[in-house]
Amino acid sequence: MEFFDQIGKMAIGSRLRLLTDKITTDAADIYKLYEIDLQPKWFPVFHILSNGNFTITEIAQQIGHSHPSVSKIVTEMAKKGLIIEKKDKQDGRKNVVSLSKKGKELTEKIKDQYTDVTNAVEAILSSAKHDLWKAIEEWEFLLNQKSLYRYVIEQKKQRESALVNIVPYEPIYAEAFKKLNEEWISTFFKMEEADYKALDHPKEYILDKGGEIFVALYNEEPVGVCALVKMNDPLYDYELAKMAVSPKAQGKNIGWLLGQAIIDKAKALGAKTIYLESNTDLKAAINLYQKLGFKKVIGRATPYERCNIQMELRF
Amino acid sequence: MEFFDQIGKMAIGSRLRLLTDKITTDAADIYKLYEIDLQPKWFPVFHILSNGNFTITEIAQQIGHSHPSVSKIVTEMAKKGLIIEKKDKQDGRKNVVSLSKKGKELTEKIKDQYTDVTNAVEAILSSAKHDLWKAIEEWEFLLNQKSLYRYVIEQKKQRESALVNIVPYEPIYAEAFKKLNEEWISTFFKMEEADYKALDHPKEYILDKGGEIFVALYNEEPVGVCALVKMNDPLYDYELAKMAVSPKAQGKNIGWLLGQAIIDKAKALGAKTIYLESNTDLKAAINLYQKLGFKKVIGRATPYERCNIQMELRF
DNA sequence: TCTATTTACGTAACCAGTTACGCAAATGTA
DNA sequence: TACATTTGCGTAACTGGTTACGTAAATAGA
Repeated sequence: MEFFDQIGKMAIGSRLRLLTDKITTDAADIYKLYEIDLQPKWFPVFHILSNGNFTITEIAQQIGHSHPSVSKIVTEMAKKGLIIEKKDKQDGRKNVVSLSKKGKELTEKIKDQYTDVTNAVEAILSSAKHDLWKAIEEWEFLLNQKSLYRYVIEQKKQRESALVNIVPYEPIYAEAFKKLNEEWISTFFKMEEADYKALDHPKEYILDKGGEIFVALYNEEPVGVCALVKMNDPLYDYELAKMAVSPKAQGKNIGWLLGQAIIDKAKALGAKTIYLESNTDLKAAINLYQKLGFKKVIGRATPYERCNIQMELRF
Repeated sequence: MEFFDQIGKMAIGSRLRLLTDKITTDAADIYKLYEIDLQPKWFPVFHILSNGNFTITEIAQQIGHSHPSVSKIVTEMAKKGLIIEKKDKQDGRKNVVSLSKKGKELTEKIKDQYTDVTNAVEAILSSAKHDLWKAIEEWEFLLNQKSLYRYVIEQKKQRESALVNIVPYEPIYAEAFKKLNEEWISTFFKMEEADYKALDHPKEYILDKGGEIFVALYNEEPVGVCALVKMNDPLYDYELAKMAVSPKAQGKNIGWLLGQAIIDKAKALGAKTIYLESNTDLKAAINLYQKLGFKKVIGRATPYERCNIQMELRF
């Protein structure tokens, strides 16, 4: 199909559907050719039952269909007299299905068709350079590990994080620095005395004391901030604080980029340790800190009411 | 899927359907992720229209769907205000479809999604050893050249022709020799004087004169016959005659096997030429003779009324 | 032991495609 | 020029699957 070369990989679903349809319409004719009174869609169920008796749900699970699909197929096959349904004696909910005498006879009759079709498919497979059968198998495996959706999200994140620019603080970002922090603090907790000090006077309380602030720009717009605050403490050199990312810019890896920038800066300043305070309600944040390498510690005094977890990073 | 390893290649249609479903259900979520108000199934149509204006049938042809499918999709998209339908001025039957302003805006908005999904699919493709995309392409090509149905028929023929046994004539086949020939002669034409002679007395009229008769057995049952008759003619050594195959045994390659046996025998007898007479109404027979290498000739006298074509094989 | 939860499975409605059919416009032909 | 054929396309019904939902039986928990 020339169309698919042009439209590209995004339409792989459509392309697969077309190929599937082409194959399955032929299937009906093939069954007719062998005068086998079996609908192609019955075949998976039929094949399972030729190995023993199973309940509806067991069959569904084995062939990878939903149970209503199997239920329908079973009713159809029963009407043709190919299978027998029987309630389970121990468990009255279960419908145990087995091949009837007529059904068992079909297993013999279908053998020729089975070998011919198998050989035909093998013939096509072997005349192709790329093995469709194995390729399908691999895709099933890969998509089972991680869905296409996840793959796409990863690509999205990667592309978007390339559009993010981490820049040092400048006075024009003063408002953003305050607003972004106020936003999350007041949704989860309430603003405290210490917050106002740092957010209203970042120069005096952070920068002039030998700290640093980074701003994440997305399309030139400030969407995230994070501060590195110098500490007067024998145990820790700096504190990571005032990390905030706009909810509109979530999923763009911005927290990680900011954190990484802060860590790099701390290293450049000769730091050996970074400390931070947070709250376990902020699961995404804790998660991010762990990814950045922070580990939980206990016991330090803090001016913040909302702090119920403390972490450190040593390098 | 373990199931498919066990059920084998015959269920390739089912397996493809399952994979297709898995991919297309994810597709819906992906569109949601980008907040694109487009149904995945619309995408092929949308993509075609981003390259210009086309009629329903043109779109259907390009994307490989039926026209009612496109018709439905177009109505749905028009309801969403994405496209505009307009009757063709020259040809009142045609419905020319084009993207609306809103639709054109979407082409911009969808670009990010397009690249992300394409990259995601590429990522999966490249992490697999067998290239699904190229494998699909090959199958499309191969099935376009020859349908799966044809492939299966070939396998069937091949398997069945292995069950056919070509044996020399013996008196127990006398009845079959007559009946099989009578069968086709009297359905297409009427029995002639010369027919009765040869069919009632094969020994005297064929074998004793240095000819040969072969019988095709299928499951020990005679289902085809063919004679090699010695000719008293400076131009030809032998005549291929009285070829008959039971309609019940059609499609098993029996004609070809009998013809080949006759030709081999003629060669073994030192013949350089074989002649035959037939009728152009018997298209399958003429076709077979051509496949065996016979070429049309003209001008020889014949005792048969039904003969309107004469052929020869020289080696 | 009584009640809440889970499980098995049938029915109904939906979905994305198809084929069948019919109508109207265009085209070909006597 | 009239009539038959072909073409474009919309509608309806079908197909092989799905999800949603309800009911009854089995199991778990207080």
